[in-house]
Amino acid sequence: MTFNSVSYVILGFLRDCPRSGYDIKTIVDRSTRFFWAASYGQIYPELKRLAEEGLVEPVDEPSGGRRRTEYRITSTGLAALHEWLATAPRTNELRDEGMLKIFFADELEPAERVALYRSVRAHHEGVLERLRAIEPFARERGGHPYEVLKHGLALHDLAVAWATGLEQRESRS
Amino acid sequence: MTFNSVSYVILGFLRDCPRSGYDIKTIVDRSTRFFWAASYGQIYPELKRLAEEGLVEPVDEPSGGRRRTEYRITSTGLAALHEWLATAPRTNELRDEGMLKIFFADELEPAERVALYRSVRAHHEGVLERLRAIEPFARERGGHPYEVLKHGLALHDLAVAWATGLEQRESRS
DNA sequence: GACGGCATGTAAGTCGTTACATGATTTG
DNA sequence: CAAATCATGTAACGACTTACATGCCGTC
Repeated sequence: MTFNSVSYVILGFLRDCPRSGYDIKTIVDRSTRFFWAASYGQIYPELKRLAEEGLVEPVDEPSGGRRRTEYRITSTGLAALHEWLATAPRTNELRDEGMLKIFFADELEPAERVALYRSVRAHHEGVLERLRAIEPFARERGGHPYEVLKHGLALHDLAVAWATGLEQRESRS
Repeated sequence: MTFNSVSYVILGFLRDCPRSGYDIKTIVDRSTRFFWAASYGQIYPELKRLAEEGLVEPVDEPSGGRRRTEYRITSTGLAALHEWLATAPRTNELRDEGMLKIFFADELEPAERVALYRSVRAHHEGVLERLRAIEPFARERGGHPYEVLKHGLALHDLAVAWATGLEQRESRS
């Protein structure tokens, strides 16, 4: 069986407890979403596929009063997760339109440039706000998820500082 | 006409001087590649499309002894580039398998964890090395491309420091 | 004359998002 | 009972990579 980028997020989050596709989407959006997103269009088909391959299995009595399918990770699935975790990461991609626009910003008028810096800063401040809203809960739980969150904060702090610095440089010239 | 992510990189680099698809690919790989990649499979069809729409036009006497098609940006193309530059950026996506693995690293044995930190650090050190190789040329030219490069260096420096810190924390415990 | 780099392109396939469709249950 | 939220899924589309095919030019 071949795995794709969403396989391991699913396995990773099922390691804690059984969850439905909906649960996985929710928890991804509150955690890994900032560096590893996943959509329903990926999650549901992949859950089905992982179940066919025996890496996860549906739980008999799902929690809650609604019709839903919770999956639990199997020992095969746990082994696959572990094997993946123990190999060197490969994907590291950034796609940042703000950096691209700033790259070409020699083309702009000073006022337009300042507006660009501000919109880049505003974007990263928005992300920081959302990350800071999660921070108290992540801190309480600690562990590696919290380390990753702190790194995310540092990354976006750096971007804010960069945009701020460019704006100040502009006003000095 | 609808634009895609590669349209503006092309227009941006044609702003300086006429270039072929091959030239554009080469210059992208040496500059924006770290935050905005583009492949031949995108560049060639898009150049054709931009030419049909009158945003770029083939140059009559391409440089060099080989058969090649150089394109020059038109005034319409320049206007489109400018309009795009003057609107707030939207795309900002990170896809980082290293962060994802570290997120789930509570699952690993200490030795495996250290190996993970090291491979993450090695990745970012590799990028830093490539960026530093470009640095002298970018510094000489200056302007916004150099500002973006410096930010890229800072970003990967931060990632290296993060991985190093995690490793040290591991050895202390 | 072989090899590396220049040069253009396409086909196939993967990846991922968005929008839509559907319907149940809880809460105000 | 209306609205929000829970819950599952698919279809269509767009983005992007990889691999391949082709051939020329310059140089060793």
